[in-house]
Amino acid sequence: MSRYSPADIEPRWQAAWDADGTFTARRDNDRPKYYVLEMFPYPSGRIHIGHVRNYTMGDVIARYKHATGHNVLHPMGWDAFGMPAENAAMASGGHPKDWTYANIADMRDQMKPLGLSIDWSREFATCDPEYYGQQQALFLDFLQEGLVYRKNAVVNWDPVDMTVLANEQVIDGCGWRSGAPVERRELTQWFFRISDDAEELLDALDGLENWPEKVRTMQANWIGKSRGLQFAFPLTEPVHGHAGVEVYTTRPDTLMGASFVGLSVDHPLARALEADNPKLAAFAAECRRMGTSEEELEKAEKRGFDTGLRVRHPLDPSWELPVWVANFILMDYGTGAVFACPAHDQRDLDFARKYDLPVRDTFLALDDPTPVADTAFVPPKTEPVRWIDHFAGLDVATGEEAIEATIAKAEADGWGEGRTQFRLRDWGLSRQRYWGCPIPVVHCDTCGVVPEKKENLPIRLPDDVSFDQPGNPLDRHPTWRDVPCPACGAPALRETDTMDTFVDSSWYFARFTAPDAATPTNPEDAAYWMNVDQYIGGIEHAILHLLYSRFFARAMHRCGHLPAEAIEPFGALFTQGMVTHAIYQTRDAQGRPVYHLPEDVIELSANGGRQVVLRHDLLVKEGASDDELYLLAQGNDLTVEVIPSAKMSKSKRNVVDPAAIIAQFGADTARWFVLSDSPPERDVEWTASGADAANKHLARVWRLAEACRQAGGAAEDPAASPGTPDHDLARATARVIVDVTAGIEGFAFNGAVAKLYAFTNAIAKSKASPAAQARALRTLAQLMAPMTPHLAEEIWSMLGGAGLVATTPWPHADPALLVEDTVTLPIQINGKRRSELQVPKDLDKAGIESRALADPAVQRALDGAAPKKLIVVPGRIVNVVV
RNA sequence: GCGGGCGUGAUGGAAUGGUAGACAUAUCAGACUUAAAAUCUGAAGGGCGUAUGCCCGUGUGGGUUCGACUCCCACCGCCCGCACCA
Repeated sequence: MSRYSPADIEPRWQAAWDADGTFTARRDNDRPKYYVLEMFPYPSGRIHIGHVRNYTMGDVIARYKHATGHNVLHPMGWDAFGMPAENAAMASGGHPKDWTYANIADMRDQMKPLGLSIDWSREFATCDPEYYGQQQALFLDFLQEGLVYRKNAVVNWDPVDMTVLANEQVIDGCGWRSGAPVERRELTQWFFRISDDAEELLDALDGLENWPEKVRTMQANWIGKSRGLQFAFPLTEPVHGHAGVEVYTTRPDTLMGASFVGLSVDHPLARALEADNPKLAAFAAECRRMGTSEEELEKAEKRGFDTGLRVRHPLDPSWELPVWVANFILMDYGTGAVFACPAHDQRDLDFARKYDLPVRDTFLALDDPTPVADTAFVPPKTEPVRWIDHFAGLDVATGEEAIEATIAKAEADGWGEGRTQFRLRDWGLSRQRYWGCPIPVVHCDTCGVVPEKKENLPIRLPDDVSFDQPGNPLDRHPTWRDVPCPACGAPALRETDTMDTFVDSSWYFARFTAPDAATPTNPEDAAYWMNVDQYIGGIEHAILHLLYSRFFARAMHRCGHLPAEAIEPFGALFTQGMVTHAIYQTRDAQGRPVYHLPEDVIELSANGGRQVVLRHDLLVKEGASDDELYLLAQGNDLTVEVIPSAKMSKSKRNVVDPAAIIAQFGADTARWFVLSDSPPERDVEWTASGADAANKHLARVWRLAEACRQAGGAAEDPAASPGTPDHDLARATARVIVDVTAGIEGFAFNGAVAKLYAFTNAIAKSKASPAAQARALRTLAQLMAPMTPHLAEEIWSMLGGAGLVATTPWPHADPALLVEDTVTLPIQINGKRRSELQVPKDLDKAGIESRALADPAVQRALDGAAPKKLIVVPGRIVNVVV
């Protein structure tokens, strides 16, 4: 073999790891355990270059931890339930099960050539009955613990397809297939009591020190703890049994600015009024035509309806306020009713201006007593403001102080009560769909809702279902529903709702610790392997998946399925960015964009830069220069517009297929590329030239190793004396060990890659002996092994390394080789760098000062005068102010 | 709309409040070659200058500091999430 040949190298080393069982995880109390997990994929059928990046990052950590003496668990599975499988079945007639398992097989085949250090013996899919049966057991335990209950909730209802729609299936208020306007409909649904844990889930965020701050902030905001006042506005006349309207507000201090009382469309009073007010009923019906998503509600035009009812202000019985029904008030939050203070809430102000309702200031800025006009005055609650006619006697005070004073006064006077409120709602898990985990309960006419017996689990999905009509096939199945009641044995009906797929992904990490256990977890395995030491996934999961998993871990602990230490299941979290790619676009005769696949375009070096043109027979010309080809392309309308850095999407045709990359360059190139350039938390742009360059570099490393081997580099090398090329190379080696180790530990893989480039350049330029070079190259192999494991094994074995790099301990830097005795200090004059100074590392401040002042550039700037100020930061910088 | 994040050469990016642009891509020049590819060597933020050097420069506008890509305020643009997409 005379050149770098990944097609030969990669399968060979993968076979060697398999034969050695290198990545099979077993409990071992002699080594510290390390559990690294990447968020498992949905089996869409093709792996995506984004998956490659995600799993490569996890693999770097897993292999590095392996080398540092840890007993590593690095499993893989499939988040296999969900809508796309049903959509595929509806579109092309197959079965969700066949579609899903075929996709899993395809994706596994695409993933294995990446050479990931995964323990494939633990693999499972959430649609395996062995997995979802254990999930049903968990559900029954949660039910017994009172962690699950039923209540009514609204869903998007497609009146034509007679089916429930997901939010993403509602487009501009209409069903995606039928196009019919969506209605809101109430159904009895199952809920997890996650809101009972709101306080705990919030407080425990403080302990998650190795989570990104932004994720903790997002979760805290999502849980949304607030302190406020609950009180009633008495109705001037009782109506439909309501004597008043209970409201909850976080700004009771602005009560004197109240303009009107607003009710949610779904508020009991609003509903009661609807019955004998056709206009209100029409308004409500219109509001209910919107989808259920909060985003849609918030973006919609704020609209209201005056009910004609009046309430009395609690502080002034002679002051009457109108009661409106408004489309922006959520029934799920607080009491479903609010009072509006337009002066200090922009949404209320817009509403008040629209419907000509009063606007009353309750406080003004200290430095600007202008009353509110078209912009609400909403200062931070910590900023002091001047109060107008405050009922608790405040003059200048902050919002916080005023809120507490108001709550205290309301409680003392007995018309209101301070209350802590959370935005977090209970987690609705019912889905009216087939391809999900069946909820294991039975509905009996005499016994009511009865849990299934555990010995009947798993409750399997029936295979004989059809998708030729919309709706839930479980509902339509001729026999599946019919079961005897587990309590009384009488004929009863099985629940046909299945579980939200978030349930599947809320405990898979625990199942990986004992994937074959006959109970959801095995206590010894869970105690040994949990928690996940490093979890890696996309920022898009910052809130829901991670919050639900945190809740599940607590719930599983309560039912005895996880140890107390595992209630925070993810010790460290890293959120990686996407892989993006340029979009290649031309325009058709009508000027509409036409997109082209990366393989259908050619890059030319023409016009002094990089030009992209369509691949075309006209451009196949022997011996033509790029400039000539580009002119030809311009003449034939073959030039392509390049839109840089867009999220990969099928419709824009900018998807890069990892299989093609591996076939062309090998897995190590793909891995090296996705780790280089961009910091892992940021998006990375996939470019053909970047992939090519990564491949060139790996080929160069291979050639260096081959040249070294031929020069007899595997020989023993004696210790080098200072000043020799051998010693310089040894120092560079020590330095790069420290830098790459820090890069991996700190998730700065791009930085580690840059240091490895520089180290490779240093070896290439070094005049060191073959034996010394071989030593440096073996260290290079060790440092590259987490990233490009196949090439690393190859070099290691070429240059006399013993055994597998994958099982060789991580290199240590010799501290003696890291010592620097001089340091270069930049000299700034008035904050701008003007010169520099070489000084002994341990020179004191005074010594540095005198040398800095003697510097010619400083002398010139001072021009005989004394410096105004002299700042010396030893080891860092000198700044002379003149 | 609300919550969170990001913004640095032609490009991806580097930089504990301390030399802005490491490392790489693209580009240009040179070596090798009959030629090309590959490989190797070198140049390179923009402007002025033969040059020592000087001015400008991290989305925009302000501020704090001896010193700001970094901290604070406002704005602009893009990305993620918004509870039934996964």
